[in-house]
Amino acid sequence: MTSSRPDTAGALRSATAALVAERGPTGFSLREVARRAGVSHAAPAHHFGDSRGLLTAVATEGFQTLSANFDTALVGIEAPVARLTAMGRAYVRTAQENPGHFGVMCNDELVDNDDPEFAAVASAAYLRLVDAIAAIRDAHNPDLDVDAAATLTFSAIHGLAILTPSLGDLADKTDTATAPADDLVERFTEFFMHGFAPASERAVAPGSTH
Amino acid sequence: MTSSRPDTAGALRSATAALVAERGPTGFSLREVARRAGVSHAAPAHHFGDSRGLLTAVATEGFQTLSANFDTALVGIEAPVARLTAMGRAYVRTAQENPGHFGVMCNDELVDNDDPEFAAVASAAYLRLVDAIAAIRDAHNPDLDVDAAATLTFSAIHGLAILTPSLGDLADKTDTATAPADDLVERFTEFFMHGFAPASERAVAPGSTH
DNA sequence: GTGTCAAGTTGACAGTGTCAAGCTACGGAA
DNA sequence: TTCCGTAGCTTGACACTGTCAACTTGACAC
Repeated sequence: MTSSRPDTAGALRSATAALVAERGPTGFSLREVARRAGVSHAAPAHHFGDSRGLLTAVATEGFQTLSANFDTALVGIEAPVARLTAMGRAYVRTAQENPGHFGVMCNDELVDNDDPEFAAVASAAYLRLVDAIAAIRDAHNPDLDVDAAATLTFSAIHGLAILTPSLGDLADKTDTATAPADDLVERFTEFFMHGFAPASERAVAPGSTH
Repeated sequence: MTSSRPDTAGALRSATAALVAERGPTGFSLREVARRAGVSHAAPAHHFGDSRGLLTAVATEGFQTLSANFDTALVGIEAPVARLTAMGRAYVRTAQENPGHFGVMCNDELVDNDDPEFAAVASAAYLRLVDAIAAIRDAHNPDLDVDAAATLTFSAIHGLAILTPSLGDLADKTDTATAPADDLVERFTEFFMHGFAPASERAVAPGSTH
């Protein structure tokens, strides 16, 4: 009988994701979300406290699907470098497929970073990146500074996910080229690996990443 | 007598930067800006059309100071790698010193990317990055894909500038370490260079970046 | 029955962006 | 001088927003 129950909270979450995907975080409005979910304008506040609470719930959902996509992307892949590449691809793919969630997920303005459930899933996702890089350290370069490398990869991949629309514009206006985000992930990991691996192993990277 | 003229537009721009620095882009409000500038609530619209127009003007100002900071950071520095590092440092320093401008500059939501003046200064700033990387190609690795490398460095440095607050939180919650943004710029360029340089020249990087 | 509690509604409030209209001062043109 | 236009800004209105307090409704426990 769970399907006959209205699940207002869930309806509000998905209406929010749809609205953010459609109009961006700026175009989001509690009342419009309530309208789309077919409830009164104060219903969201009842479930989520305030608008930040609702957006935090959506961001939490986004990190959960990101982690799930990491899982499926990594099955059967053993080589540490290949695993990092797979995670990068999963990240940009998730961003592309869930624009409503991603528009909110890494936005300090909109989300309550201290919400315990949100903090848990966000940390979990970040730790998987750290683990992937620790594996690269173990396999290729014992001197690798894992924390700094994780910061770099996260900054780069998230910057890429965020800037993708702007980069197209910028490339047009400056007569430079830009590849699809998916290809860029490959390029990024290649660049990363030439740097992450010690001199003796650097010849490994180019072929083994695919 | 230009100093006796009120310069309402300028007052509105700096009130906007101050307000965004204080409350973030979300806390920004046209009427509050007007209040702080001591003009009526509709004055901003008269000068900038709508709220997006005002934010675009502030973003334009931000890119101008960024370019100016690139200029001063690069005087007397010749080595291509050192120049890239200097630009990275100038970028994060500008972001830290002008939070109000940076909160708006790379935000598609808030800014009109088609505004000609904005497009010009944003493209100019990006082209300087591309030039810096082209110089690295010329000096170290003729096969370097300049466009992809520029995308990577821009994504990483901008991601870093954006994520800096979140990264601190994340590091605390996951028991990982995070260095100050300034130090991370150094780390980033070291990582970059190990990758950017061809195998025969890779020994060059570590010492020559400082 | 009575009580309690979650879920949701209704109505109000101050605050918001934007638009149309008006006001004021000033710089030519007649 | 008078007239006209225009830049710069104000005033007032409109629909919309987030949030709060008060209310209703229904289900379950005792």
